[in-house]
Amino acid sequence: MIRTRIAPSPTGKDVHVGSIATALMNYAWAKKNKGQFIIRIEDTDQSRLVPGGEKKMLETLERIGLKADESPLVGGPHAPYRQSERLEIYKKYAEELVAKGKAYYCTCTPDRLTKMREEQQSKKQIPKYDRQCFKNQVEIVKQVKENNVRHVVRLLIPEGKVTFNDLVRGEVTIENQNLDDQVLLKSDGFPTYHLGVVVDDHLMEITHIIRGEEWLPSTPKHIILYKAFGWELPTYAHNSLLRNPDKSKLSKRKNPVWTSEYLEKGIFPEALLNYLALMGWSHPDGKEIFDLDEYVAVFDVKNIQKTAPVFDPVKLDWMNGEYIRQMDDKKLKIRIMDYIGASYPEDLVMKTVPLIKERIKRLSDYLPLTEFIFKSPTIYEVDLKEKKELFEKIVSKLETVSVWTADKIGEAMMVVCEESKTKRGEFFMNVRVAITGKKISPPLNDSMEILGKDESLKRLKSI
RNA sequence: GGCGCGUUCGUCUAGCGGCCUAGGACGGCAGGUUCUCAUCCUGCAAAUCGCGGGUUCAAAUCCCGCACGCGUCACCA
Repeated sequence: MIRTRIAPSPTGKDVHVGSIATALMNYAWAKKNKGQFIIRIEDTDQSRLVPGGEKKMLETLERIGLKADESPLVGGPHAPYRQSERLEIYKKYAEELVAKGKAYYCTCTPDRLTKMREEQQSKKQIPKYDRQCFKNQVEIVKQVKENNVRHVVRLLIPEGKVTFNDLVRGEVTIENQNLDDQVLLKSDGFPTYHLGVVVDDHLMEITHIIRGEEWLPSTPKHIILYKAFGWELPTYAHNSLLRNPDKSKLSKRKNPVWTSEYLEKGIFPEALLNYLALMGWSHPDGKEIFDLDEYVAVFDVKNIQKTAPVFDPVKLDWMNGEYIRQMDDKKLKIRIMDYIGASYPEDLVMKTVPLIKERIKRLSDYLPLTEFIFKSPTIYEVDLKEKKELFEKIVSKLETVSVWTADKIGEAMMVVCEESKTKRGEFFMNVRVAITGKKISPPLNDSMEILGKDESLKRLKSI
């Protein structure tokens, strides 16, 4: 049975798009193998907790369509799925390691650690815990047991090296001497990431850990932990991080990074997923547009790219446009209504759909293009004052149009156009601006049909 | 700085020793369709496959070195 997971930390206000990309792979790998996909909240850093962050993250994951089989929301056989609610578990396992001699108590103060590292740095040495407490362990244990001295639990890194086979990177080897005696249990009783992740992944029977490459250097610590406990190792796959155009790690300075920012701009969840799927992976048939089910069917961890991709919002927009054009008009109307809100008349919105479908890339493009449908223009991009005479002719001709449809309107206007000996482009541009206020608009005749005869004539007369 | 990972058109990528005069997509440019914009269609430009050595009859593909980029070295994840 394949089980995968994502383990977001509520230290940001929402899910990072990079996390969605990783979540997508985890989801696909689990589903492809008829396994389970789990969401676990790693809220062990009390100082960096963002209020409301967890709730928002879970909501976004829900909106984006990556449904978890087990999570803090839906529960599951390994509940709780929130690390802050599993504190006794970590404590128990940390104590187990101490008892086994695989970890030790440390009572060093932050001050001493800082000083120690500064000295090491100045001597051009690798900053690493000097094991002072390990050397005095008998005394330290006594202090801890008898006087309940504030302490942490540190992992005792053994000598040797760790080699593991990463599904994306291949064989990776790291010498243990490059590893620090990592703190496992903090003095506030919370576990660090390293302890929490290993204990929970084991307890929750996670088989495949697909995560960002920033974790690659600490994977040996995790493997050492698994071995210290005597647990079976999971399979690792480290995917590359999304980048800014300058190749630095995708950051909010240079790009929107919160997933909901894209959704709020009117990017469809399925388009975002589709785009993200193409970051570091490609469809075996070279297809660009495909849905989640198809992705799940053809995805394979082994085909994940090692190279870090640059996130390109322009291509995302293009892709979203493709989704809009492929969508059924009724469904698109519902999406638009959800986006712009119920204050707009639904039937009117429905009429505009065929007109704007090929013209918008995101839902946020909708209103700027169609607002003239809902209210008269107040600003005109072209000065029409000199054209009063022309408009009078147009109005009197249009008044004779009894069946107010786009083609009849077009025919009538064409007659006036030819009579007035105005160039077509110029003629229609004048009308366009009079009706919509803008030089760029949806098809004119259809727009006038939607507006209705009275409203259209009113606008032409007002020039 | 130590350790680790990476390097094919501007960007996402295909490529797994001969099928590569390196293919596709986005973007760009030019043209067609059109009352605007967009859609759609046609075409063009765009990578000495990071650099330098090897191995081989043959290398983007294998090996070695270098450069550059990124990640990581916390009682943060």
